[in-house]
Amino acid sequence: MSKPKATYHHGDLRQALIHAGVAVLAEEGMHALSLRKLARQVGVSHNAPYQHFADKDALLAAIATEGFVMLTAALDAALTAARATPLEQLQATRVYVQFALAHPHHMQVMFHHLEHQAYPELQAAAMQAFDQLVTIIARGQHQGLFISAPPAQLAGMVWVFLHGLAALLIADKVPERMLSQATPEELTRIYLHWLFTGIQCMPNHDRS
Amino acid sequence: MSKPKATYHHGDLRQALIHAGVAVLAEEGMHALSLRKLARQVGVSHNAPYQHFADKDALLAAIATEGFVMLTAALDAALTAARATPLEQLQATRVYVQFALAHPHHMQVMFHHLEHQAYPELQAAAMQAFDQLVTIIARGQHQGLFISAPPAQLAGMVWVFLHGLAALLIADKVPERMLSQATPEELTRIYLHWLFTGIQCMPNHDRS
DNA sequence: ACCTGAACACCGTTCAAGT
DNA sequence: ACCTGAACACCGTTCAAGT
Repeated sequence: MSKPKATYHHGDLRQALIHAGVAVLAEEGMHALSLRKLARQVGVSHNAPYQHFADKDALLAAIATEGFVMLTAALDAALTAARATPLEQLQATRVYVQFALAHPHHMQVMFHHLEHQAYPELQAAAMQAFDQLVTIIARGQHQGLFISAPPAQLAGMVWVFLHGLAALLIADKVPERMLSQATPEELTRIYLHWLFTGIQCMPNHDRS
Repeated sequence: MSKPKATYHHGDLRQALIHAGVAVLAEEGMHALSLRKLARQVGVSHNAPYQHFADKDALLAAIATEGFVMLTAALDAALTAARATPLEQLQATRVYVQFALAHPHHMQVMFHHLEHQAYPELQAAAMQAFDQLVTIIARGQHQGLFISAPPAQLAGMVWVFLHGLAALLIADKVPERMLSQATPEELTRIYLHWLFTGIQCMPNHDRS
């Protein structure tokens, strides 16, 4: 709260700015993120940040990277905590949605950059999160649980679903009747089940 | 290109600003959208816009609303053009992804507002797009094609999937191996099929 | 009712210095 | 190498006027 000066001269101004950025993001949202404000909070002049970031976009990319690291950690924790069966792990991927609801503005920054991947570290961090999905899908395939297809393509389907649900929830676009009495948590479970079984009408296969 | 003055004094400054905004968005992206620039382009003073919009956010909401109207029209066209069977219409919903790829920055604005629905018109326009999905799902259910569940909940699953794929493609987050040699178009078709049949391994049901 | 001009506080970014 | 101060062009927003 009131530790104005710290170790910024020791070479970690970069980390301090990222950290301050994450805090501002959580408290006030993306619109409140400015280089000058972060510099002020951290106690340096308004253009000291340029020593560590080419421009504002580079700082946003660093914050986004940090977000993917956090997401990867959350996924990792949930997947190792889940019982070992791939089906339970598939259900455990709902931490993705939980993470998004817990850090909506961070998610906004993480997926803000459109059609230019000028930040290899960001791309790499995102891929590390994706890798977790690929791993559990591949394991499930070996056990004959999932259909035969490129594991990354199959994992992509799961990611697409998780991200879509997270994005719509965050953007406040999920109407009452779509929830149909369910909580977002419950809806996530239902949808993950449908993702597994499909939405077509079948004779009846009802062991989860 | 060079028609500086027009009919803005006839009471359509509001529409002129929205129109200019859509154009700027398509050409330069969301970061380039400013009230002052639009006012300049349209030939009025920099605070004339405040006569029609409470603030910049209100303009963004209006532009987002316009986006949902466009999306609804695209969905409507594709769904009526598709053969009449619900399954073909389900496949036709891939215009959602096509729309997103054609108007990435507009999509960004449409889903930019987090956790506050202070714009009823925007909400309504978004719901009109969603209604189209609910309709085709409900029809499919009547024909015994889809599983039994609240239609809006089932349609939500489709929306979640379409939006997730669109968002990841737009954000340049879909890696090569996720595509697995497929084009985004092909991937959309494959995923829509999986959405229908599920990703679990089954004895074999292979009529599309 | 609708628009304008001046003004304020805030940005991102650059440049010439400082140590 | 790392930081500062002055400067520039741009914002969103408000207020007092103008017609």
